[in-house]
Amino acid sequence: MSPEKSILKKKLIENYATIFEKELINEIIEVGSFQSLKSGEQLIDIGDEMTHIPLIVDGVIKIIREDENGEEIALYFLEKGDTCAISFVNCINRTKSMFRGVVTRDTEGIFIPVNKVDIWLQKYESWRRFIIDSYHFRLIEMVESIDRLAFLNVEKRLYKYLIDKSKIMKDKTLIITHQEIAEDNHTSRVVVSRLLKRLENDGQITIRRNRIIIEN
DNA sequence: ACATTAAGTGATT
DNA sequence: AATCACTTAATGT
Repeated sequence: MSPEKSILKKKLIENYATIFEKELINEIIEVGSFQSLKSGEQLIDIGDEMTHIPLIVDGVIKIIREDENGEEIALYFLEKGDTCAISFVNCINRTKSMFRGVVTRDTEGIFIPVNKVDIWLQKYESWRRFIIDSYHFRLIEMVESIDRLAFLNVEKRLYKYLIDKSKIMKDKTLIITHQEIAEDNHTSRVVVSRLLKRLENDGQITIRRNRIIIEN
């Protein structure tokens, strides 16, 4: 057995022996390849063709989406024990990657050629479970990201609302309750309280009972 | 001092 | 982000 294969075997057994059956482990050793990646390296870029699926043994990979302006948003992170099931769908459809993957911390991974990924789905229960779980987990993480983004937008909206209100009232001090602000902005009092707290921590406003003071 | 209402928090979905 | 279930703080009587 080549040195590369034996390290692959070692890493695989260390990390996946409990979740994959013996035959699958053997197949992975056969077709997989072990790779170390340095922090900062780019694993895959948007538009690249996917050829392999990574099983992360150690380290962190950040999955990023980019908009027209080159603004990046982190969708989720792949860590030890993770794989990228989303990229797996890309593989089956022979489509290009929608994401960019950047190594955030030195990473070790086992790379599986995409054609096997599909075959194993039917062949191994543990593999199917692994992929489905991974998919599920990724989805949850992404929903959380969406929530976070939506949250930020509401914070901006809220600040604008306060500024506008202040202009209309010609007063830096607004006599208003969180409840009323919530109603105006179609959200809940609790959310308003939390966002206002953040604005206050940023020094943009001061909160008093029944009043909000806009700072400069 | 006590009740009422506003605001803050942590956990959950 | 919304909701729940409390807790804590401010105010009125």
